[in-house]
Amino acid sequence: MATTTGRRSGTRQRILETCRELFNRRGTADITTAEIAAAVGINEGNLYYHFKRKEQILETLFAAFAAELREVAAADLAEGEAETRAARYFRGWFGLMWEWRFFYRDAMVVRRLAPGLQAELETLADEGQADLRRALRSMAANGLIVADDDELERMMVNAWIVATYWIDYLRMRHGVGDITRRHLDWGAWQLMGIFEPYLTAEGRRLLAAAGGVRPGPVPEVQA
Amino acid sequence: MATTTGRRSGTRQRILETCRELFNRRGTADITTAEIAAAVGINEGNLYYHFKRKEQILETLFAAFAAELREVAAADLAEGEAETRAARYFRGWFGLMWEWRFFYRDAMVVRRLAPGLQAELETLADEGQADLRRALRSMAANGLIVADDDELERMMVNAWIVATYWIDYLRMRHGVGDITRRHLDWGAWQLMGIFEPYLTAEGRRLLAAAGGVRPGPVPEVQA
DNA sequence: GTCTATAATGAGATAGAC
DNA sequence: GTCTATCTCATTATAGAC
Repeated sequence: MATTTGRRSGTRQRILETCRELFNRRGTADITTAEIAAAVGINEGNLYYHFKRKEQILETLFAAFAAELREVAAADLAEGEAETRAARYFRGWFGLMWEWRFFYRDAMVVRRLAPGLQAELETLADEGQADLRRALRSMAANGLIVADDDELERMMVNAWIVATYWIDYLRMRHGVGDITRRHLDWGAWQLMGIFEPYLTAEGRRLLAAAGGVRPGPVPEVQA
Repeated sequence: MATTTGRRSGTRQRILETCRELFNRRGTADITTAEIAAAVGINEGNLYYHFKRKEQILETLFAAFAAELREVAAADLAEGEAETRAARYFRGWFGLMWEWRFFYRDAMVVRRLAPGLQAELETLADEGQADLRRALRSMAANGLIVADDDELERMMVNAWIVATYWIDYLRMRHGVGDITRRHLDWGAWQLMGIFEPYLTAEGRRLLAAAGGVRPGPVPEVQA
């Protein structure tokens, strides 16, 4: 309520939001404090009032990212019919990955700029893989998919890789700057390619009914 | 033969080799000219005698990388039995990707440090995807795999992503610093997971006979 | 070809007035 | 909270002697 809460600086939030956009658009290594200040419309000195070190900006951004990611995972577990979960889950996941893509793409740079984040980054990835593993095992237990444990694990790893690097792939190979719903659907379709051959008739039916993965092969989607 | 050929500076080669190692190990953005000179065991001034700009080092390294990559692709097409090609191809590919992993991992940084490389990077990726597409189509034509064009294309994209980011995946998720043959076999096994469900009995037999992909599920391979 | 300077830049960060 | 002014420092790059 009062200014003392420290939460409502306004400027502080604008700095964070501006940084997220700048990092995403131009790369984490490329953005200087001068540029941040200019983009926010404040002075560099003021920037350092809000964040004593540049590193702190990254750390604060990461905390927000992690919270959002866990929210998506939790929401998936909490609500909805089993058959629509996968589609919603992938969409939510991809959406976040796009909003915070600099964390994926500039991992090496982030590591250098904020070494303290390393441990948390690993924890988050662990959780993501565990979520995926759980989802696949649950599908197998419910007769939607037929595969032994080794195959499930291999699928999980392949799916995690494709999902994690999908955004970077779009940018690198197709020059995609502005992602659309279509790009995310395309990613979901790619992911499905990994699971589909193992689906039972029942699994196939349920996924089709969910309507989550119907874009079919996506043609040359440029930009 | 004489010193005039410009090819045999010795120091020049040592600079390039040292840079490749430093970039791989510590990240392209992290390495300064001072550090390069120190690692090579020469003075910074001398470094600038051999490469007028730091950017030139990257460009020279990239030319070597591209040449090696094309050599692997060409060798695959030229020689050997069809059934052993896939395994050899993936090994050669992964091996190179490891030796030049900084080009994959620090793509964003490389782009900034040597903008002139962008076009060539894209060409190389185009060629890689085309190679993979051709290989899959040939397998389909020879009755080793059963899939329609859309499925083949989806497989190609998934395989390209897994292959391209495999090295980075090992480092990120498993802290792998020194890659072993086992890590590369593991990657080949992951790739096979994408194709395997589509193989015919004949295709399965040939791949097994090639002995290329037999590590089975790889357990916790650490470091 | 290799060295010892040294310049030139540009980044992160601070002090202190308003 | 915000600004102006300034500092410190690392990094790329050059000049010129050996």
